[in-house]
Amino acid sequence: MYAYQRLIFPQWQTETGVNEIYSMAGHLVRRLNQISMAVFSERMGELGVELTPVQYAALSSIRETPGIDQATLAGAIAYDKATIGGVVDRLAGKGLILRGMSARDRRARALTITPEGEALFQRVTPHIRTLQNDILSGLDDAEKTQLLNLLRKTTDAGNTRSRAPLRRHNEGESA
Amino acid sequence: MYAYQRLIFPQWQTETGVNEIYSMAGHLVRRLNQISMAVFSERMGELGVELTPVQYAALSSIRETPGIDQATLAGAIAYDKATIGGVVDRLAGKGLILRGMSARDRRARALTITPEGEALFQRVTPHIRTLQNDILSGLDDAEKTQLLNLLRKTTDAGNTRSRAPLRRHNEGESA
DNA sequence: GATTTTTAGTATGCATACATACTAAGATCG
DNA sequence: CGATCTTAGTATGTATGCATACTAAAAATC
Repeated sequence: MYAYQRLIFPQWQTETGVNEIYSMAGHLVRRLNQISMAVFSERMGELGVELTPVQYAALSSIRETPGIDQATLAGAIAYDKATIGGVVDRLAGKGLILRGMSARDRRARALTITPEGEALFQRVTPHIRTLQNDILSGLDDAEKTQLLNLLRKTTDAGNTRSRAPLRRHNEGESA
Repeated sequence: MYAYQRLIFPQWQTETGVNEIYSMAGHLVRRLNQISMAVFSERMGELGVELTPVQYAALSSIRETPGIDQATLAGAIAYDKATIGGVVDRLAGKGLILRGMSARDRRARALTITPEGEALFQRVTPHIRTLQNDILSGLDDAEKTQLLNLLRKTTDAGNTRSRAPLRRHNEGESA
């Protein structure tokens, strides 16, 4: 049945489906991201926590670098600064972070984590860690490692291609 | 300072950065999806075409299955039906598809591609194909194949975990 | 065949995600 | 030091992406 189609339109037949898009990198990456978001959201729901992936990433970065400004934060977790504005808004609205004023730059906001934010971070982080494994279901440990290595390699190489490249500001700064 | 952290929390130090999130599956997948979207958008921009990844996927699916309804379309490309409503709106607004009435079901819309849609599809498809390769930069051909196989395997396994699972309705239907 | 359940599509609301444009302020340069 | 350039943050607009709720119609059940 598929063999017949393969004779006529080879591009329509892949291992995973009929339409060519099913075998495209873009489609597969989007699907895995979709699964990743669903697993994250589901696990947070089970914990009774309202926290999105970006919000966790931002919280983690603010916690790591107290007083960080929004632009640096955006670069640190590879998001658009316009997007980060809203994320920071919601984190502050939940009382997880504070938006202070920067001493050096009157334009900039100095972000710090609150005790509530720290407590939530401590509480959810173990679950975030174990959840990473569930994202890559159907693979054995060796395959997971392999996939993670390939993802790291290609995201590193393609970093500047994205509209919001990752900027590791503290690289080489600290002693 | 970070060297000190490395001694205590080795998981904080990865090849790509200091923060633990940089090595997490969720983060890496999101980054690659971000790169994928940027490459797609940039290529379409060069062609002077206003078309998003979802819109292309929908167009491709409607073209493949003329008369498809929105719910089946949503399942066929793994999107939420609410999202697809808007996507179909915009495709129809651009004159790329038609939203007819279903003969069998008065609730359902029968979607068909227009000559303009077909022409656009024919024009962009070769570029969409070559663009897939650019998404996975920094990898050699063997690594790209390996990554695609792992992505296929894990998205297959995790399919039902996502909120909008892929449903291949025409599996076994065609001759 | 009437009731119940499911389903197709839409509406609404929230949260990314990013382009563009704008203001205010810091940085640079002549 | 004044003009220019750049940058931090915000505002606005578009497009996902999905939850929830709703209407209308089809399907299933009794």
